[in-house]
Amino acid sequence: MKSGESASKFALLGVLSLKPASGYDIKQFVQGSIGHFWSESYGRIYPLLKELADEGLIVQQRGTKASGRSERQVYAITVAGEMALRQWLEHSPRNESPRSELLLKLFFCDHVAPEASAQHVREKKQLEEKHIAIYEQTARHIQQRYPAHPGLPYWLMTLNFGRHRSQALVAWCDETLATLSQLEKKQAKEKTKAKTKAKTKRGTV
Amino acid sequence: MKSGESASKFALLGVLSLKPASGYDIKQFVQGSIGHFWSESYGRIYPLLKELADEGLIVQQRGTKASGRSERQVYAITVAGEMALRQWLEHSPRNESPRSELLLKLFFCDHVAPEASAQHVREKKQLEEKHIAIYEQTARHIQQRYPAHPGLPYWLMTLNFGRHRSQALVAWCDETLATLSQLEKKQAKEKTKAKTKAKTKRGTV
DNA sequence: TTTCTCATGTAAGCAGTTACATGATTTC
DNA sequence: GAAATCATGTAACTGCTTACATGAGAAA
Repeated sequence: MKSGESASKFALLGVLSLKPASGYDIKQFVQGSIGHFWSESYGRIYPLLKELADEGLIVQQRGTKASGRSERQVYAITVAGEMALRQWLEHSPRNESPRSELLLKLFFCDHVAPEASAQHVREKKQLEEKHIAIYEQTARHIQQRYPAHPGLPYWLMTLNFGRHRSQALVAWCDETLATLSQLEKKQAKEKTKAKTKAKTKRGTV
Repeated sequence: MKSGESASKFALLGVLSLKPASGYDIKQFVQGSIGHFWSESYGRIYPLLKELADEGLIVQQRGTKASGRSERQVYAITVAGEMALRQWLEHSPRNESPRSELLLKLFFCDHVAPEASAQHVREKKQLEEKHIAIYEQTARHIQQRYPAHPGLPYWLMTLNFGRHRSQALVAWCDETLATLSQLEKKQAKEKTKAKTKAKTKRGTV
């Protein structure tokens, strides 16, 4: 598998490198453990699992009807799969294309009242504060549950990334809200002035 | 136009709300002015311009052969377009799906030497530092060039967003690099220990 | 004269989400 | 018996990038 290929494949490979899992399990894991910086949908997971199996990077385990429910298709990583994963891990990550709808709206927002933008920023702040709480909670949780796991320091790094980022964004939100309310005041004043002027004019005519 | 539609359309509309432009101009503007949080490709721009024109949100200006080069198709926003833009601006922005290849690699990196990950983090740090320099430079530049433009405060907000974010990420990089080098030392020690043990064993046999 | 920038567009294809179809088992 | 959860998969669609085709004028 070429390292230029979609990161999704390697994400699945990474999850399977921890322990064998089904498509369903993978989805759960991604949502629960790396959900703050990654996502996968069933629509991709199941086809990709087949491709990975065709390439010999994972194998389907047999006899895994598990809890007696509908057939669970459990996959495990192969030695070839581990090699491919390691190779990919060593390559420099592609830089993500930056697309923020919030900033786009903010950039063009002199077409609307500052209050509308302020609302967006307040929502953003709330969201980031919620994220911070989740990061801290998760960090505490995994430190308790996996105190000796070799992966723990790396998991904490990703959480710390989120914490730093969210804290910075909260600070930005505060600054931005202050600026926006100043702008609003200024605009209100100008409006009043304009009205007064108009009145005076009418009065004198 | 429904507000649920792709933000790309509104991005074009936003650019055209500043002044009439061709597809080529739009691309230049996006790269130069909002490139730190948005991107558009020709492959989207030209078809979208046609769609916007069909919807009556923009109109093609005639007689714009401009510099005598090949035909420039210059578009201008209509009143309907301005209304659609305003409506979109007031809607809460959709939250972006978080996908960071760097964090994905970091999360699974106990499969490789810490040095490989450290390299990724160092590159990230360099990139963010470069961004900070660009943000500051751009901020100074537009304050000088457009001191009275009504959009200026908002443009500065988006730059400030980038600054906060990048600074936080640089701080995270430093912390992470420190942790990684500690991990490396620890691993090296364990290796040495294992080797000494092996030697002793061999010596005694 | 060759190369660079300006300029517009199309086609192919990948990546990814969402909706849908199906059905079993568990829980209320 | 209804609803929630477990579980796998497909199809359609959207969004977006990349590569390609074309051609003019400017600069080297």
